Amino acid sequence: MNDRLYKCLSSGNRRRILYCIGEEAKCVNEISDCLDLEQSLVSHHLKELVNCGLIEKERDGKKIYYRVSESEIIDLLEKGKELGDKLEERC
Amino acid sequence: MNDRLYKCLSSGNRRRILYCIGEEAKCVNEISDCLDLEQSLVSHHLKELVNCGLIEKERDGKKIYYRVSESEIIDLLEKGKELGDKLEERC
DNA sequence: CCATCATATGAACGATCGTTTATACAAATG
DNA sequence: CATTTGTATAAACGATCGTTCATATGATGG
Repeated sequence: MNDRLYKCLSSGNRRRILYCIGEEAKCVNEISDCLDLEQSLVSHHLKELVNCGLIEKERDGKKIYYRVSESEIIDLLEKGKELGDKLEERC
Repeated sequence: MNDRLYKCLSSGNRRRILYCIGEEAKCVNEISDCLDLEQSLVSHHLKELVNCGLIEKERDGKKIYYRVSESEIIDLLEKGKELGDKLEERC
């Protein structure tokens, strides 16, 4: 029941990556600089995000650019953020 | 960054529980019958869902009834389902 | 072709997760 | 009060996860 999607979104760093490339495509080094994560870690997460269909890759010379594949993905993250914030107010 | 919410939603059985009590409050045994899960397993998951604020409990005699705490929760699950289905069509 | 830049991959690790089993607790009923 | 019904908890386990480190691959420019 949509297990792959939820599993993929359950990692905070993967969600950060999605936000990071949500507005414009970025290459691996840009992402790892932007988020201060090791290149190999970013690559691992990108691979999983591609496998889920959440992002797409496109090569341009030496660099490979990644972009979010559907706008609904960021929408869902926003919904999740709203709900998460609302639920945490209750404490 | 909303880690608790996403972690909580990353379990398929927890999502099944949310759907199960999404329309009407149910007690533990009803949930475990409904989903064919062991009572202790359901209790464990209910505890985590409560800790996240996703559900609320109310005792009535021997039984304890659980309900989803915000309607946005089911909305989010629906959004997730739509997106998950859309992403899986791509294979 | 060789060096370099950009990215991917594989192995390994501790940490966390979901589940099961057994047992404890709480409320009600006789 | 003893029993039963309903639920919670604790310990234990294998499985999966996120991360790191080392190394490999791919493309480009000299």
